[in-house]
Amino acid sequence: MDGDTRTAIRDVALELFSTKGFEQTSLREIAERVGLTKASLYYHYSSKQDLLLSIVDPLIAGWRQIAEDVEELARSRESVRLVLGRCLDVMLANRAVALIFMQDPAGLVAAASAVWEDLVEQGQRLNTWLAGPDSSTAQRLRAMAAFEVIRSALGASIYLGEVDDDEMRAVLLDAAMAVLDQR
Amino acid sequence: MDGDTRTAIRDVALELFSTKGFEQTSLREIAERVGLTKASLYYHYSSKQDLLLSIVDPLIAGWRQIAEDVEELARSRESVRLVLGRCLDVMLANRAVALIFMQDPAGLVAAASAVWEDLVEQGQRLNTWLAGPDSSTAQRLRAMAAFEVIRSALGASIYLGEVDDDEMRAVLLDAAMAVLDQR
DNA sequence: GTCTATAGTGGGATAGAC
DNA sequence: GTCTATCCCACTATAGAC
Repeated sequence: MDGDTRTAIRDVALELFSTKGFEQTSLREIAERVGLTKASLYYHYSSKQDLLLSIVDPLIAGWRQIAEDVEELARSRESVRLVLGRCLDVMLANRAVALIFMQDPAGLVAAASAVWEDLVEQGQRLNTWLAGPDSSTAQRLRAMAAFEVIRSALGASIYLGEVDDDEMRAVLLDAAMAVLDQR
Repeated sequence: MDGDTRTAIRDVALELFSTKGFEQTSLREIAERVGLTKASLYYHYSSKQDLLLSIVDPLIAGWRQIAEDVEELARSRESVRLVLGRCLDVMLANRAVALIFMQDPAGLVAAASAVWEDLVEQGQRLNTWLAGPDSSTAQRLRAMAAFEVIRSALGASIYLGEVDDDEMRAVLLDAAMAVLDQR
């Protein structure tokens, strides 16, 4: 009955991965904080990569869901706003996990290239949809920029201190839409 | 008369750091590509960190210059656009270097925390100026988002393939201004 | 489930010959 | 300036006792 230890490990790892980066966090340090030895971790997770994947999974899932739903969604100004809002929500709901990807992309590619490539692919599907039928370079640039605006929610807590999520949501969504509206 | 070897090392290191990440690049690999042994690198650079700093220097300098100039610049719509344009130019002129910071922030913090903290500080000075006298949370969020729009220029070459720099400059500047104009 | 002990690898860095 | 040889260390991961 020790799903407890397993989640304790997961929680500590999440915190360290998201603050120090994946490569910069050693299993020794994780074990120490949980109050175990390094070896014991391997009873619960078969490798460092396994631990990473189990942490990263919910974000990937939410992400893929959006990318899939979007394909059968008529593109209108409102639906675009809705989709961007969902992106924001998924990111905020998995804030710490998302931070891992920002802290050490290179480390993630090295440790789990499949996950990374998956993420990139979903991102491109979304970008294509966001850009819309007018797939000029300019419009694809705007779609990318709009998405960066959404993604900046992750940096806010770091660079701006405590920010109310609802206010941030409103401001960033408006900003992203303003970017896409430029034609 | 071997400033040549020194720059050859620098060039190879820059390419590897910016594509694979700083931590993921070993001195062995750099040496191999240059056609030297690991030990020989140490004749030219006293450490891996030394090598990194010499590579990263021009970007930091350009950056700091902007942050300094800005402080004695009256804030108007035109001057804001000018400053954002300079930010974009510095980033494009040091594209590969800037990519290092995106590939592996955590690794950079670990290897050269002083540089990173410096960068963050300059960024905050700039953000404050960009946000302007109305320093509401919303306006600071917009300043951050606008800056992310500019920064997205770095991802463009990766995710969108070849993009004309002039067009990108125009599109992203307009987009960033649109974000700041939201009130 | 957790431990001690250790294998095995690869990294940054140094010594000293040439 | 470049080499060979080596040191030292930290890490992931495994073996096997309890």
